[in-house]
Amino acid sequence: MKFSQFFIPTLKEVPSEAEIPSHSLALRAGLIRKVASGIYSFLPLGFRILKKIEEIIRQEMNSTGAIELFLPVIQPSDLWKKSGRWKEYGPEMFRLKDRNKRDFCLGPTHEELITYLVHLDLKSYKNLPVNLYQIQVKFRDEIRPRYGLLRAREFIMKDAYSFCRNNDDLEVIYKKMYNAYCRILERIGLQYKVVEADTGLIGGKFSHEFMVLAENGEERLVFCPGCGYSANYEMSKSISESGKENKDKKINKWGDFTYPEQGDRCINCGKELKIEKGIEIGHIFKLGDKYSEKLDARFLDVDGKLKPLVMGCYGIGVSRILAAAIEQLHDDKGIIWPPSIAPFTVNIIVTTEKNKELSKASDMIYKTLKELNVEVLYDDRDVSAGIKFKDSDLIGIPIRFILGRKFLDSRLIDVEYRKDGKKVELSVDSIPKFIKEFETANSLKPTQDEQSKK
RNA sequence: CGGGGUGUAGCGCAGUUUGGUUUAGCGCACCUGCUUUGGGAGCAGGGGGUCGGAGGUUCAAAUCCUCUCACCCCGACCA
Repeated sequence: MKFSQFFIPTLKEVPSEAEIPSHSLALRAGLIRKVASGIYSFLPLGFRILKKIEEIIRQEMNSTGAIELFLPVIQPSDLWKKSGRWKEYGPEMFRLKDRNKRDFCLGPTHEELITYLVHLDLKSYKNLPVNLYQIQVKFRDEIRPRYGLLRAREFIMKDAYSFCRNNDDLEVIYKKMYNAYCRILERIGLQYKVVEADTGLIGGKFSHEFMVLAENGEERLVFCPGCGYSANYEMSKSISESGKENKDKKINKWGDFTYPEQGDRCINCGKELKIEKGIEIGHIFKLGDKYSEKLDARFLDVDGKLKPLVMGCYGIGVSRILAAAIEQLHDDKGIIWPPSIAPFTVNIIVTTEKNKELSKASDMIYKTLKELNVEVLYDDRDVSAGIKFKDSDLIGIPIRFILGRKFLDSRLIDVEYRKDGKKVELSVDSIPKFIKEFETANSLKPTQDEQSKK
């Protein structure tokens, strides 16, 4: 892609509305633009990143045997009334009426809809288990949208819903999804922790949250370096300095433990607990029969009895991962995309457009890279080199090929890594070898598809 | 919803206290020309705002008053 033919409106100054790096950099790098509070457009560069994240998620979902489908955003109120959440959700739900004054909502989540769908056609244990997922836009009228994409009112989410005969089967799928979520975050290249968490409005017995560690995260999490215990701050258990379990401080709603403080010890092994901040990007639940009972989703089991489907649900925030990645991977110059989700792999910078020999050579190198299936952003703009360097830092493409005086003198390309600023010299002939090595070093291959194993 | 804050050109801001020489200004960005091009270039010329909106006070309002809208931050809340 030629920069001059793409649309990357970068900003030199920090927009006044942005408080944290992920928000400010997403705006400055030309990934997003705000339309209203908590509502954003994705510009071409941001959209490319979203697609990268989606693809990794899709591959890992498919590899667990989950099947992709697509549900509507607009959902009739009847289903929500049956589940009781038409009331429960309150003003956080965007509601609307059709021309016949019938109530609808813009889906904040899809448990009701998928359960309805499944109840129509899944009648026998022979069809179970099944795990269905979609990558969809969600609408939640947050009390206070903030931090750009981190808490938006319209956002993109992958949500999966599993249906099983019993808890044993649910346990199997739950574990698969747990592992797939870990794999997704590892492939993207983010530091994260999995914690036990409250189930909130979704319901169910217990759940795990996937937290990307970041200073500006809204969530606090507690973990033990000793035994590996980890939990959302709200759910965490600890022993205070006195050696007794905290009883007299602020008690949370279960009443059997309290919020830990710095210096408190792990309830399991006694080591000192650590408290960190994170961004919740995924949450998986064992729902049991909460929705299948209410929405009458039953199947005939092998014993001839009608039983409610045992459900699980699994959500991961696609647009939130984009923001969380920036939050975790940036410096004072801009974003540092991990190669897995970078919008482009190589950024060619030609220091001047006026030198014919140089632009001829860079055209040729651009072509070479494209033939090697490398995603290239070729900065062919007729602007000063400084602008190209600054934009390149800001946008955060992993590798930079610099073509300037040195190339004219010695036919060597200066290759610079965005991550650490390290430079190497490269001859045109060795480009294929260089690319191959880079790709090998940076690729975490998709987990093999369960379907193709059979 | 409670508390705090901000709305002046695409972005960042000054001007508002004390109404009037400001035909509303500056930097960046944008357009034209020439010179430049290895870290946000230089010179010259140029385009763009009616000051969030409505109403009011006044000879006169970006500036004072009333109402209203939007956005941001803290809190409660939240996957």
